[in-house]
Amino acid sequence: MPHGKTERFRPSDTLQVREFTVTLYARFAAHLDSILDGMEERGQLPAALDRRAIAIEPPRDASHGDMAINAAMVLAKPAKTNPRALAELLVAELEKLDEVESVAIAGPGFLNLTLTRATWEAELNAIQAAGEDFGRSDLGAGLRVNVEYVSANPTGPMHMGHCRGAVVGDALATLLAYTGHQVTREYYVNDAGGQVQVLGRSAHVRYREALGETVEVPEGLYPGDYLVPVGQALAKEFGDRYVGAPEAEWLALFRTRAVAAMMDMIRDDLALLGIHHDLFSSEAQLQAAGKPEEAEATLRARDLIYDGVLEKPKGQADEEWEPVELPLFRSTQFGDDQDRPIKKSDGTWTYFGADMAYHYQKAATADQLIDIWGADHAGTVKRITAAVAALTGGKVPLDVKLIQMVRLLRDGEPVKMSKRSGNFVTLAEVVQEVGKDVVRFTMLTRKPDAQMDFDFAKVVEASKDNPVFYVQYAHARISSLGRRAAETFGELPAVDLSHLGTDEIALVKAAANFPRIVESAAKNREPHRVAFYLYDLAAAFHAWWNMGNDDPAKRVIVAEAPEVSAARLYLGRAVGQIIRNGLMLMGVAALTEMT
RNA sequence: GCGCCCGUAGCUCAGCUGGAUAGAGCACUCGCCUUCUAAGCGAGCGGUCACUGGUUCGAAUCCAGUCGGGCGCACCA
Repeated sequence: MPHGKTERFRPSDTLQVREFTVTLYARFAAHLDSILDGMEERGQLPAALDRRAIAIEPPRDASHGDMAINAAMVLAKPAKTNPRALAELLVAELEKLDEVESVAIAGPGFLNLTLTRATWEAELNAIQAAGEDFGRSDLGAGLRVNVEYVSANPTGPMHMGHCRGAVVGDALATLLAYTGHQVTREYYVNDAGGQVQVLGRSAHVRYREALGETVEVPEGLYPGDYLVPVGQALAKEFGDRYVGAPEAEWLALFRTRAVAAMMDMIRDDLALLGIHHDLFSSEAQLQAAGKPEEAEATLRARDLIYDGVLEKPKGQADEEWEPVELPLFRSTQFGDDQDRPIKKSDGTWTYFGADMAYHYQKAATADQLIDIWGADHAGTVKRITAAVAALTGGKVPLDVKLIQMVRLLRDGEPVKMSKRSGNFVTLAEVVQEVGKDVVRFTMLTRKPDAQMDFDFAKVVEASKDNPVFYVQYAHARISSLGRRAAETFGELPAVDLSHLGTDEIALVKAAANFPRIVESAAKNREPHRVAFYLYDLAAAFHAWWNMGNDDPAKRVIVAEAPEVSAARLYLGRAVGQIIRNGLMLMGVAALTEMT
């Protein structure tokens, strides 16, 4: 396998065999395991203790050293000893490790390790050697993960309500690919329900308009002028053939054409955000292929679907309520409020009935399913997770990630949106106004289950208040260092890391934490953690940089000291590499200069 | 009424699935700009982690309940 030239990172590219840098923390986990094994053999510990609660992590307070281990506290009770005694035994073993400078017992029984300087210098070299693969891992072990996100109804352009889920889903997919999962990015096209019928009728109105009629879009149809070109295309293709024709003659055709046009538009909108799905699955095709019937048969065989009558909804005055017998899924067995119909009384599938089959289909080629949904669909999570569990025998877990609402603000005032009037803020408008990178980064600066404000003024502000700018600025500064070093020195001397001081080593430690962040973000499926980490790393870098303001000898480029400059530049570039890697996971470009 | 999410500094939010003295930005106070990009920097002030119980060596984190806010409660999608 050719080494040397780094190959370009592609989000969905995970199958190649790669060599991964074994991370510092993974090494110590292995060290600790063998130490504990040895203690078991010598009878210092009972055999087969549960080690899962043992954590090796950086201490919150740097004065506690580089690494904290809670093993003595976790194991003391099952080992029927006290944390202190166990800690003493562990200290003796840990001190034998080459990478360990010293070990202290602190607090209720923490083992605080201080690592040797050589260890941190090696970490810095590891970052440089691994480049864009520093942080990449085989955590997922090739597990096939299907991430379904966006899946906006094909009835109009993308609006800002779709944006957050799109970005979070995309970043999550990238993150999973980077951590060794085999990822499929999927979009479910809801082209079979009543809404696309309405779309077809709306297109017919625009079709008549294109043929010269003066039309008014009737109440209940889609008024947006994005259907005008669709009508024009239909007019050009079919002439006036369907003007006075009964709906049955043209509706299916117009619906199909309109959906295709809407999907083209949506794909373009998504491309503006750098989002490209691997697979678009059609609900209509799913139904035509008889998939819902298959799913129904499977569930009926397990007595999870029965024909029954739903109870009258409580607390609502509804004279229209009539008891009807429908095929119902026993979602109450899984904690849902009521059993859910999979078909309507007219015999067509409910959304849930088709969606259940759709997930069944996805599960056939995946080990895990992830859905990114808006929080307004929270009420339907139980029924679908229950159905997937039943259909797959629990073998393919479904994780539904709910994304909370985004409130758009302009000058501190909420921007009003109304889908019905067609008056909504489109994704394309926002991307055009503030830029792809700002939109993506901002959407990832809040955990998904918290609501969020998106203020047009604040997100483009060039100041420290704005994390997008702050992180980009750090990267741009690092890029400018390279240019300036070339101007100042031409050729730099070989890098000698002994020129780095404790401030610099502290920065190495911050940068070396990146793989842990990536791993935890992937495990928890929370890409926002990368954004917060990058902000912290950028802050550490800026602080280092600013030391040069007070003391010129602490600047990165010191004209009189090329050896020192070379070492500091090497460190700066490593930090830049980490920022690039993190931004790449977020789908955000790393700027080489601020404009 | 029921379900899900949220409640952490005056404000906006983190808190790495149970760890040590709960963190960052803004705001406020004090001190710093003839710059390797001050598009800021350093220091300080500021908390009953909504409340009450429980679980254990140890809780902002897990469990139960209460209060407050958001979203949802069709055979819709």
